[in-house]
Amino acid sequence: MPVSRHPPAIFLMGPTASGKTALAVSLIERFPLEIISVDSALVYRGMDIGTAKPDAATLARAPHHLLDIRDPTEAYSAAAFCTDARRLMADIVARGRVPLLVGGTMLYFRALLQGLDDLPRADPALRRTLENEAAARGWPALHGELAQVDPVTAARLAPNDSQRVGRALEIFRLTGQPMSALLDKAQTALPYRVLQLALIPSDRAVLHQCIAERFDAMLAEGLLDEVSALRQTHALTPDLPAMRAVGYRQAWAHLEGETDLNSLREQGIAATRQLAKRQLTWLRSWPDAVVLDALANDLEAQAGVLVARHLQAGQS
RNA sequence: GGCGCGAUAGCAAAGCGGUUAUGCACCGGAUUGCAAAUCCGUGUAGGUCGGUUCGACUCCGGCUCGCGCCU
Repeated sequence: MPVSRHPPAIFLMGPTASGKTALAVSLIERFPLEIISVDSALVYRGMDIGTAKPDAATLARAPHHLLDIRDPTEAYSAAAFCTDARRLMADIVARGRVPLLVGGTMLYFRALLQGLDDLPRADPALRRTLENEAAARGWPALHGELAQVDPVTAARLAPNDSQRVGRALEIFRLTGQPMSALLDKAQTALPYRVLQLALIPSDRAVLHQCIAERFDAMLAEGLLDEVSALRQTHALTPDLPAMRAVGYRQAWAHLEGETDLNSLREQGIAATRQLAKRQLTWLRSWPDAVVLDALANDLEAQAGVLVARHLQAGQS
């Protein structure tokens, strides 16, 4: 066995509504762990119902880092997450504990694990400029422009992939260099021995059922009230990352009178299913994932064995 | 009982006598500072029975079902 000097850490990854929080709570009560949330929506203050944020009682038992750290008018990012998470992980280790990273934002997990290249940060003003250009000329035209300055990146991007075409152009205009020339320069892999658990329901139909039930529960708990309250207290627009989150986008459309209640429900559930499918796509090809069936009766015991073994491995 | 209209993929909805409708959903995939985002890909379906035709989802008729009107 190759002995690693790195401290241990645990990832608990899984699609939405698969039971990650419950499993994390059970683990934290048996091992010296501290939870870091890996979720691009849970970072927002005031967005509780629609994000299925753990409630106060749960948080009292199992505190989560990286909850409620942004205003819904602000943007968060994979890079900001990496910075925050690495700092928190070091703090946790310094306290003699082990970081347990729990969530479903797979890009954040990957960025944390592999590191990000040294690229310029997002530039809101430039993004607005690019948006305006795209509104006038269409994204394929900007993709054509990208092909002139960065043919390598343009070749791997679809002409309509607004976000990536925009980002690649942003990088070029900021640095004068093509994004493709800046990759694989300075990635630093995470200096931890990581047990990577993937919590995946063995039956998609059951997951879909859980998603539908949970969305209905969110509506019953007042998702619409939550969103309209946020709209009153914040200068929100529908293109903000927070308001594009699953459930919030559909609630927004309904509050604008664009959809009836039944459409809101159907669209919200469908959007959640699609989110879960994308998360599963990440997980299916995740290199070192240890897959746990979210529907297994002895799930907590299985996870406990793996965690115990992983923590012990570093001792000797 | 009579007349009219309709019956198309999981749902919605078109054109067309012989070449992919399309939208949504589902499913698969991509994924480097917005990622719960953004994007890409996959559909021979035409109520049923018979007829016309080289060829019918498309034309004709019977039947069934639905909707409306009439008695």
